[in-house]
Amino acid sequence: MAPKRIMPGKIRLAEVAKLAGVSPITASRFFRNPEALSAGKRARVESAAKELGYVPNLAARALASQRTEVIGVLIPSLTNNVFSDVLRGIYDALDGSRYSIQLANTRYSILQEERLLRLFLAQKPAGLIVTGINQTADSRAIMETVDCPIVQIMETGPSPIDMMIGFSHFDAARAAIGHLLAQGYRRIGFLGARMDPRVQRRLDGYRAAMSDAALFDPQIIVTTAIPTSVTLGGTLLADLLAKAPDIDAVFCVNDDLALGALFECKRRHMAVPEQMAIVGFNDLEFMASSEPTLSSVRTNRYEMGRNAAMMVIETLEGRRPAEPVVDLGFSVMERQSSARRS
Amino acid sequence: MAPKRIMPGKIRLAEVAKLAGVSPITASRFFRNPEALSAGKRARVESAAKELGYVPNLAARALASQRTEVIGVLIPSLTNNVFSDVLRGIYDALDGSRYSIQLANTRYSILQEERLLRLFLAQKPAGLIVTGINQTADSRAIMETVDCPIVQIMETGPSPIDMMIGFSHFDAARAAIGHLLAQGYRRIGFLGARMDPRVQRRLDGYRAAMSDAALFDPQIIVTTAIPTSVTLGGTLLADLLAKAPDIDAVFCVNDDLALGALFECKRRHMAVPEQMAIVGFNDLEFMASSEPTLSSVRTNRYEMGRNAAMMVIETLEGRRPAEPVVDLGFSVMERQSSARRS
DNA sequence: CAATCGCTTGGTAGCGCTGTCAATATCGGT
DNA sequence: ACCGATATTGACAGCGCTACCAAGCGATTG
Repeated sequence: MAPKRIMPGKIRLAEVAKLAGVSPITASRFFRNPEALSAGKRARVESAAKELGYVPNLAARALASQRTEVIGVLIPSLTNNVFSDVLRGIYDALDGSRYSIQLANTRYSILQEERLLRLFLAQKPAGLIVTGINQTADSRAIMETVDCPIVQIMETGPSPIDMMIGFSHFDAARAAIGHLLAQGYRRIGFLGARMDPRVQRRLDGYRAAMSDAALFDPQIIVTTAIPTSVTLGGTLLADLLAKAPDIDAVFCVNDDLALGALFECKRRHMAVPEQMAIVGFNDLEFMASSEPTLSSVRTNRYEMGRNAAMMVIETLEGRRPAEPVVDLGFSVMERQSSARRS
Repeated sequence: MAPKRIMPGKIRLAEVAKLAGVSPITASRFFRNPEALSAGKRARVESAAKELGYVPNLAARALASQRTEVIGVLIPSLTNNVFSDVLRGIYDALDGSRYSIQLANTRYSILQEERLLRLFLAQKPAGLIVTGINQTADSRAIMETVDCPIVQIMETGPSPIDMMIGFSHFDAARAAIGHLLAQGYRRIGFLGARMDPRVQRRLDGYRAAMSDAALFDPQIIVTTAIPTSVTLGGTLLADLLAKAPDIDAVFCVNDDLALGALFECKRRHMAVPEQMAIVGFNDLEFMASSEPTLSSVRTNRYEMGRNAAMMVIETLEGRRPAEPVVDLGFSVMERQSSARRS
């Protein structure tokens, strides 16, 4: 006779069911689909559960039902402010719901992303949120066969794996350059760091806008694979000025670089925007309160995260969003740092 | 006869065991305690697992073993840069280990924290990382009875629940004020936002230092419950200057406020540090590259997260850290914004 | 040579919940 | 009053893994 591992004082679904005078399976249904119960039993199970302080065992539920209530989230960076806003949106959307989040950091590597994806899928997540549209062919193939809602976030593009929410980095960058051109700037430099796929598309947008205006000059593009920082913004601007002292504006692929560029201008006693216009990207909070205030491209990061999570939940609950691809757009925030040339 | 829910093509531990020619329980041991197997069987199970691409089912494991390999992390904010550094440290430490993270946001509410704590503990986490030393009495009582490693992070204090890693916010603030006093500043204002317990302790440190120098004046303290931001730094400094135009320095409880204060000074054409010294707190990356560079108190956030996670892991693996309370200290970074008065 | 010891290994029986279907209760329509 | 349809409820087994104990086995010992 093998031993019974007794858990004394442990409240299981069976205890709740007994107190409520129903079968365990009926009690189970109360937690997953209360509408299926008659009002009387529902109330009885509810009060029994509360009286006993019952908390479902998620491991048992996952094992029995062959699925979890975990939404996997793959993002490339935990440091970047952009992603902390997205994450906040995701967490807010899931707050109070039955779902929880499993977060993993791809560190901007699609191979790492593929590895993490396999890891996640082995545990049968309820849904998946992945960053961007550049996955390995294998990653894509895996995700296409998997039976759970998947949302690609941060950008839009053709052929979504399932759902998609973001905006066009190409259009956003082109619009930012359009603004500078409209303000009369002509020698507009480009400052880029990290150069992940979305930053590349911003560079493409810059190139398109400058070419259209017959102002494109590869000499005034400065990029690096180094992760972004405010300090780097200063360094890159210094590099650019060394190569091309005649530039009258810079487009920075993010706000950290823009802030660094602003400080570099101050160190050089270059007036912003009179001698140098600056436009950033993302519109972090500080851009509106710097001196001078800094122009930027506002992106809806919190909403992106929030909507992505909501799209997953709605799909899981059978209310699949009418539109699987959502473009949240952007807006060019025109501030002092790129005001019309005197 | 009830139906068998067959999972075709599913690789379970039993399949691995069969291919390896051992019993399932032996195969199980391979994954949890390889040393307990003879070299021959170990190799056989290993190759069988690899050949079949076996991935353990964590739900089944959790159900059978009555514990999970999840470390719960409770932090008050996802937005704050401080916590993203801590999180990065935690994730880095756990990368490659068997443990994963369950993150929850208390939104600076200890009641919310208590709720989340109960939620976590119901799922029997392997360990717990909680922020700060201010928990509800109930939270504390719960954690003291729970049988898993717990690390309190962000600050040190008396009577740890289990382990603790952080530094003294009181001492750090006092040191910052000491630096300003040493540089010859006398009317040192205080700018505080959010006013969570750790910010309160910085205020206490400020008060102690100013009182010791017989310079304490409650009129030059400006605080608000509003969450911090760069914009708010400007607003608070404006408030302070309206009340006390004669201040010659400000200590800001974080770097966002300090940056906002710097911009406000620029808007008012007040020279920093000649007319107004500024010291921040945390030493975020941009502090060293602003113009002028901004003094701050460096805190070891990444290390805090990383060590906290390592302390949990080591305890779980039976190598309990010799010292359960770790003070990571701080250092006052003296930069241009608080250089000696002319 | 028998008794003992430590190391490996295996058998058995759940862990707590839910999928599947069958059984029963309820109800409107003719 | 009868029939089929719909709403509730329950019985049973099993999801994949591991805790617990016992058994096998060679080595050691007096």
